Amino acid sequence: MSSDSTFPTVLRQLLRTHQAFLSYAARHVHRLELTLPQYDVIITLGKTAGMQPKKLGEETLITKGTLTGVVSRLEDKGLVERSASKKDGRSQIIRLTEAGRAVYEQTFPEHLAHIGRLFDDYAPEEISKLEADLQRLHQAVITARGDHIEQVDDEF
Amino acid sequence: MSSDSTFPTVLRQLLRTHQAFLSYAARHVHRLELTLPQYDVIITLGKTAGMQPKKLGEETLITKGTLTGVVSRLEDKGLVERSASKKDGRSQIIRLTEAGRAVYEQTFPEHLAHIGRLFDDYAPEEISKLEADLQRLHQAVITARGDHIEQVDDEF
DNA sequence: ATTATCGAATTCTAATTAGAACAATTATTT
DNA sequence: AAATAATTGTTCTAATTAGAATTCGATAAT
Repeated sequence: MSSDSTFPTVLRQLLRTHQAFLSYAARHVHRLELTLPQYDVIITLGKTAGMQPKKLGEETLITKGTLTGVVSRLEDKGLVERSASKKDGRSQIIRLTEAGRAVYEQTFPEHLAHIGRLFDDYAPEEISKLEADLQRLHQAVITARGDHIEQVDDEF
Repeated sequence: MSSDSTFPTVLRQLLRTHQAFLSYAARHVHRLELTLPQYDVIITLGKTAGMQPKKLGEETLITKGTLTGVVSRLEDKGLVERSASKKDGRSQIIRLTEAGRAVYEQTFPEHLAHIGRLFDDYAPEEISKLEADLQRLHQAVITARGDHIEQVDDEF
């Protein structure tokens, strides 16, 4: 291991930053009587004409078991609708309803501005750099996880 | 706003990296029949002779309502114990039991090594730099949140 | 001293979460 | 074509999560 004992703190900082950001965003979204995952689904669908749950889960980082419930609750609110796919009998297409699209269009610009406020003091290159750095760590996790799967489980 | 439209992607990357890391760590911890928050409590207590729930929550980033349940489940497993504080009648002290300390001592070094594997390709300065960058973003969120609290809620 | 305010922890609720098991459908193999 | 395997989405469970309300003890103000 080429790193010293500083890595626990960077990870703790990752959690802290993640948590702070979520609560910052959630507080804003709660005014719409929506949860953050629900709003995430809406803005993800807002850019498209609908998509399958599988893709929607990949975009929003919501696992499939969870997504079913999130979408159902949005359906109850009349913001989203499910319809069967014609090509694949297993699949569905999830779309915004009229009301859902109205929410999207009326709130997304302001939401974006709200989030963007976090980066008021950032230069564009700084943002890209941070993203690249996070991507590097992400890749390291993927790699380590991959190695780990094949391994014999004699750890601990 | 001095940033262009790249900031949504850096935030998505933050979530992705966070999620990947948690699942990487959780998979390892699950072998102990413990959840990640439970193990986090154990290693946090392991460094000390016990602490109040309030401080424990601050260290682990677990909110107090959640912490009560996490600690109770660890108590059921016999890994942790609560005792009333003598100084403050409202307070409690949470400690590892013998069994809890055994788990800590027998698993923490390997856990640390497991996590450390993520940073095999990092130079120490790179780790510190990443931490500083995350801290900067964290600070930006805190600042923005602070401003926001005082504000009239006419957004959206 | 009494009241009022503050602080610590628990309880409660609705929602999310991951993970496993499942049913239904499609794709692949033989 | 028939059997097998893989994929899609739902359902189920235990745990976590944030947030609000509550209880009880401590502190401050009058």
